[in-house]
Amino acid sequence: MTRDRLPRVRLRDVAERAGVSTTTVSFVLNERPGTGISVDTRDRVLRAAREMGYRPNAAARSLRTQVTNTIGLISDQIVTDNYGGDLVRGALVTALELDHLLIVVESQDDPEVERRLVGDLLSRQVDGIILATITSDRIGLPGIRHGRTVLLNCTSSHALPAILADELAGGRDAANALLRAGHRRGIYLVGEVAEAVRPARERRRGVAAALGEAGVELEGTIECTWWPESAYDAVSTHLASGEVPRALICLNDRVAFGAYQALADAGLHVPEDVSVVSFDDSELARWLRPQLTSVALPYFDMGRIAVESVLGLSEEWAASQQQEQLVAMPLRERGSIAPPRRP
Amino acid sequence: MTRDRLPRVRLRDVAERAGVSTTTVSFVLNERPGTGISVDTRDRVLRAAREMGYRPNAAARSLRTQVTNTIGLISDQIVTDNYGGDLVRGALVTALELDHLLIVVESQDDPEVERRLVGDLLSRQVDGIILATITSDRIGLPGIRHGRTVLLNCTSSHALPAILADELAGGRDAANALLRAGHRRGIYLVGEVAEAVRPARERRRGVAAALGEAGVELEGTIECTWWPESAYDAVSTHLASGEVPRALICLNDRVAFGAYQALADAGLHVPEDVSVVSFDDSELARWLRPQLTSVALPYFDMGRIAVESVLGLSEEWAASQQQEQLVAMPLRERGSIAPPRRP
DNA sequence: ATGAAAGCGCTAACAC
DNA sequence: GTGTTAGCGCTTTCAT
Repeated sequence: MTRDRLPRVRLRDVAERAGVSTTTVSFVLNERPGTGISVDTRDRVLRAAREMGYRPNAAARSLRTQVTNTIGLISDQIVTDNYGGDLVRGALVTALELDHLLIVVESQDDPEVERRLVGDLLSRQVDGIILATITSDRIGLPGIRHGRTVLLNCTSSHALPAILADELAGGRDAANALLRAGHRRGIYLVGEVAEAVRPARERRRGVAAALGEAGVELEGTIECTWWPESAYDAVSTHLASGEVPRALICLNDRVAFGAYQALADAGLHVPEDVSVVSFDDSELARWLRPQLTSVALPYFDMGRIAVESVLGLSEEWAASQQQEQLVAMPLRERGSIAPPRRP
Repeated sequence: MTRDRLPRVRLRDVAERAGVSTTTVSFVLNERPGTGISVDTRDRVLRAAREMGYRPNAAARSLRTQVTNTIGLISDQIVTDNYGGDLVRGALVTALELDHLLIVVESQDDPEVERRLVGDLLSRQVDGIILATITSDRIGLPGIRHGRTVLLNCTSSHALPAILADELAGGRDAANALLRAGHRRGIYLVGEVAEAVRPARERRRGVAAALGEAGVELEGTIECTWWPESAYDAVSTHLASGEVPRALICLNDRVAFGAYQALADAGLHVPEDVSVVSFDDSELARWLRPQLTSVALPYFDMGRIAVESVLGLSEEWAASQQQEQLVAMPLRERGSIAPPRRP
């Protein structure tokens, strides 16, 4: 830390140095079309600005133009989460491309904090607000009153556009990957079964749909939470019962991790003995041995789309008004699926 | 998306409604001391403001006061990284507590982008800038010219305060954990050995120091990158040579993950056959079986301290001027260390 | 105990 | 082609 702010160079200073009016400087610097500024004047202004290290004062400009080139991203706890960071990163990168800055805030799931943060953002006249959650479900809205608001990874009763992963199609893809390899029997689902959790619900529905269409039935469900330890326990218990599955559809990579551990402890090999497919495509998927085939959560894209939407630039904009926009979950095929063993 | 910004309620509107001047409203709303506003007037103003849903315009206020209550966090790619998110989260939370908002930007390691971003932040008159990197090393600075700048997780040739993890002490703690368990022989270091990477360098130095003081020598170093696959290959190769280590000091959790896999493949058990200690304390540490003892990267705290520092509120502020501030790395003891087998 | 008025730095009618 | 000027919404000095 040194001293504080240096004396700022103002537009007027540049004007004086260049020997022109502030209007001229403003026109030149903003590259305003239709103003017949002479090349000579233009150059003088540009040079003066450069030499003096001029930097427009955003507050003054915003006050005048009512535009801040800033968008607010408020989340419950997204930055915390592992791949949740990608949501932010997609938004960050896109905002930058579109010449906007992102104010990121986290409510930590506290409605009181959320109210205050939204207020702060509104005070700052952000050009738009992105409301994101990691839980991917949401009812109440914190009394948002900003014309340009989009929901990211969540929905609400209010008629606001929402960007969501196409978990249903993702579920189908996961099941189809198994079917393509020839699996028909001994397929188990592993993970959280709560109906209230959108990703779990939709993924399961997608799996069931794809399997159903192929005339195949799930052999059963191995219930556990979203975490490795829980999955390890559940799968271990299941294996102890003597039933050996042919394929596991894990509701996320962490669950798959736990499943791998349980399988290994039981002397079972992936994918020779048991095929595994999963969701999220987190870093874990590439770290496991064999590497895990996983249906990727398109968080980066979703962040990108949210920014495009909130700035009203999305191509599908008109169509997506007050609608859910589903983003595809690409299947990343790796080494955890093989044809089933001959019985 | 609905319509755009609603018509804003201005200070003047509140004043009219309350039948007072704008001065009075300003005084009341800012709770300015020493102005003898009558209780009655005060109440009228407060009520008017509430009823009208008044929200101060931050741009106007900043223009006047030269204070934005905003701090800029610019990183190379920190949000991307797994636990890097904690750095941001610590900053976010702390900024909030201190009534500031955080503008987060990422340069993606592009100096050109970085220059522009710093410019944007300066334009916005941020009250301070935090410059963070994930690589934890840095030479050049992007021509920052803001009085209040701190470096987060990196250093530079410029005389700026820097917040860093105390990797040296962390290294000692890792080694000591092994020594405490009774290990003296067969201790290997696993990981990146490049001298240029601060965390690797300091961790190794710390390990060497602690070991040296106990009269113990490292049995050898198993070189690999920071990733599981590389670690798996390196450790597997080493094991194939016939030498069985008693303890592994892995330079981070991902390396430990790879080591676990290699050990398991060789039929070796952690911690009975081989003890393992690691660095970072990422989520992985709790997911592995047995859970991994790891020296935690105090990213959350570092983010917090950076904000406190940049706002000049840190207690150690005066002392830390232009200095490196080292943040302790707590050892998280779990189940991967046991006394060495009898020979 | 309260109000009038100046001005923060910028943009954009409108005038010349 | 370029300059004058009036605000944007707020804080704050100085009057009353």
